[in-house]
Amino acid sequence: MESFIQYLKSFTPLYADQIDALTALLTLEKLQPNEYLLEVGMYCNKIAFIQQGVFRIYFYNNEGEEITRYFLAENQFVVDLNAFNNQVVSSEYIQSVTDSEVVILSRTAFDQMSTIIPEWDKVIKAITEKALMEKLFNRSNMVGQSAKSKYLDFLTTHPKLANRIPLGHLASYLGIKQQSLSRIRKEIVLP
Amino acid sequence: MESFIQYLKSFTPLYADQIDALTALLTLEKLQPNEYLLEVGMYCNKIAFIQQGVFRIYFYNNEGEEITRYFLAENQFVVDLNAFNNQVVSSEYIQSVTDSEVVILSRTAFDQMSTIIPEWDKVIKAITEKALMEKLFNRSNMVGQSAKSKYLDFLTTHPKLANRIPLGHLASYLGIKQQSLSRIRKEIVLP
DNA sequence: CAATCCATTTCACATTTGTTAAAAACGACT
DNA sequence: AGTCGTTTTTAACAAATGTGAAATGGATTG
Repeated sequence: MESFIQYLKSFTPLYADQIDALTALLTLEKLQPNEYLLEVGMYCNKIAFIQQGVFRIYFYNNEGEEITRYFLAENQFVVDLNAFNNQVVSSEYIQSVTDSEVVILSRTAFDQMSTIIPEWDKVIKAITEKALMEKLFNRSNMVGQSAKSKYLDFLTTHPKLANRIPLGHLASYLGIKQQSLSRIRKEIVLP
Repeated sequence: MESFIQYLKSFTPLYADQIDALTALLTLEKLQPNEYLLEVGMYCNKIAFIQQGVFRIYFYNNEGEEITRYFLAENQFVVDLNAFNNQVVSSEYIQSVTDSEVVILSRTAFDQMSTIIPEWDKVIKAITEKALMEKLFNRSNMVGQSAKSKYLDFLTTHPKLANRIPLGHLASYLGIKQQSLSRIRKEIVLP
């Protein structure tokens, strides 16, 4: 719970009794590699905050290929926002890539957050918009880029992530074949 | 002003006095093709709602190429959200592609909206999140797609837009060269 | 009408990426 | 160490896209 509290403190001060209330309200969950936080067709009634680990969000396209939409790691929320907000079934998988530990905010807990933290609505709005805008920015910058620049961009944008995820997943996120990514890595190391 | 009012009514009912207050608060602006609503380096102190016309948001990448980030048309808000929210200078151009007409919400008008429309904060949050998620979804679906599928997707996602914008802008949005787009269009029409 | 400007198309060739298949490397487990 | 299963690399060839330059087309203007 500690790193979630720290994260919240970067947005708004928290007193001891608020922290106690949060600790009572929220739960911890540990996942092993390849376990799912959410699967296609399920309703999404919780938001998770990643204290430890890496997650990937993916789905299957028309050709049956796994497409990784993005990765999320420590100090980020993970949720199917559309499924959670509109109470429709999820259209994507949320899978733990590594051993991981998350703080779970059930829907009822989420709705109670503003009673504990008065500025909760503002905080969550800022976090949501910032996260969406960053993802949109990253994605839109990738369109039309060469495989090599997409890979290099990923390395600079997520320097600690590349060696925590299988290459196949990364290739799928970059929109290239794993063989191409392998070829590119070879080119980059040597010269 | 009429179509903006109609748009708002799809979110929340509006009485005549509210509509009068809105009409007094907001202003209309007309732009010719290639005129700018916002330029790189400017502060963004207004939000525009497109009643008529098409806009494109673009910037220059490291190689000096124009990259079109997206298009916006009737019944959509257009703004550099980061520049507006965080009061930093804009990093992109917002340009009218066609003759166009927008409703301007100055920052002060925007801040007064919740006094006229009690649910304004909720409405604007829903609109913002939905718009960001749609753009993110579109963009992330484009990564790794072939030029042809990106073009066909665009035609189905924005059926009325393709013939309102120059091909060069569309190619830049799709992340391909104009010559490639031309080649693809030729392939598609014939068989 | 000719002249001009700009958007679009076309073409030949270069480069990048996908495809298919196989080999190599790695890890977990016995 | 040996085996199984998975991930990663390699290679040869095919297909898609970029590049650079030129031709075409349409609209506008003198």
